[in-house]
Amino acid sequence: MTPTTPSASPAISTPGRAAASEARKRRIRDAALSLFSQFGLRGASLDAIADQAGVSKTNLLYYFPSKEKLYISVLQQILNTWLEPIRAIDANQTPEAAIRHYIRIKVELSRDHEQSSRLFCLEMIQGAPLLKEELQHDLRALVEEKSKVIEGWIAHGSLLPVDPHHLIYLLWGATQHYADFAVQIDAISGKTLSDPDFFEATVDNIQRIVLGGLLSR
Amino acid sequence: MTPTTPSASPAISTPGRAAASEARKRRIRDAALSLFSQFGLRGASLDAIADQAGVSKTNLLYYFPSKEKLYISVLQQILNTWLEPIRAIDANQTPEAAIRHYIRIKVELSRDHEQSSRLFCLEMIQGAPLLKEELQHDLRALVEEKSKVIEGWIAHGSLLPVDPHHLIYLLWGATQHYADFAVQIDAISGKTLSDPDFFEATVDNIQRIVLGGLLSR
DNA sequence: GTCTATACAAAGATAGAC
DNA sequence: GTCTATCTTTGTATAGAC
Repeated sequence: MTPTTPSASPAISTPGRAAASEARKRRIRDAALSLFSQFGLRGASLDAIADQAGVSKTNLLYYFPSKEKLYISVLQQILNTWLEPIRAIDANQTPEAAIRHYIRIKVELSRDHEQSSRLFCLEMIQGAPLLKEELQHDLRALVEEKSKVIEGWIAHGSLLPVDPHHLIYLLWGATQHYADFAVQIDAISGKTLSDPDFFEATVDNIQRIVLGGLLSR
Repeated sequence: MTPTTPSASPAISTPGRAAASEARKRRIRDAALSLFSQFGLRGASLDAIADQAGVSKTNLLYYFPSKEKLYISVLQQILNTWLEPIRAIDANQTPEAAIRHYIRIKVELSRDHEQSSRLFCLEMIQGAPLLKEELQHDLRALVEEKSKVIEGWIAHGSLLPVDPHHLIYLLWGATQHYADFAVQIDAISGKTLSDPDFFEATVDNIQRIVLGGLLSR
């Protein structure tokens, strides 16, 4: 069995090695995400991570020189995924379309990346020792930029007056709650986002409350 | 120095002892809440808890026979505080007054019991191994009861149609976010709920969005 | 009730053979 | 690159003196 594509040249620096190495790293990172998101940095053991990844602990430490390096590597990957939806907000959209779309995307994230959401939440709860810097620069600038867009909509009269920061926090809180508190929601409603009907009902209700409110006028 | 109230009878089973014992237990529980809420059950060490409580580790283990017993003791205390606000929802209120009040109380909880909120969140993220039972019985029944109240308001026409469960989840998510993600909010807005103006702005904006929505009709 | 000493296990990390 | 063996630290918990 040759794990790589057959090549004519005999030996110019090991063909599929790098790929295999990357694959193994990915397996380790996946296992790490799974356990860190459940038990946190301190609570998850390298033993358990190595075990779940199907490698030996020593081998894990060959690819990631320390537990903290591995943790940071996992966190970095998450942050990018996390900032994408808010980047998509654009002044040329109508506020209704933009917010409607944003809510759907975020609930999709809660459904498809539950573990990432939880690890991010864990890191925040601990005071974000490893992310604070990036929050204060990148994320802050991003939120500031999108707040301007929201204020534009308000000035134009297409959105009722609201503090853009608090609107963003409400959207974050409401949507991420379905990932981080999935157990509680399951205990009460008997449903999770993996149920298509429940997913649609979630999106629809958040959209309706945020956009239309609860009181008839 | 007599630490207890002077008593005529000389020695009927040590007067202020029980109180002193309770006080020490409370100090330990407080320290435990502080550290468990930061690092979780596994991540917090008895060394650190004892240190913060100002007692020796051996002494801590005299009052709480094991780490897990201590953890459970802390969690139990939280759950009661947590269910109170939703109990107050009452069919005789107008929906506007009830929801307005509920939002304020919950944001107050996020401000005054940040650590409890975080420990609760941690427990949920981990799958609530120690709380699942209670969620499925007590909390579920409570939410069901209050959902009926909300449905009554909708049938009466004083509230626009919404799924009561999703409304409750949105309120939980939006309000607790200010406790659990306080670091992130501070990084972006430069404010926390301990700032009275920011607190009021938070309450006001959530109330406005949830009750009135964002679109003019 | 509180302390010192200690047993005992888990966990992160390294050395060195293959 | 991967493994076995091992070092070292940390952490939970108990024994027994005072």
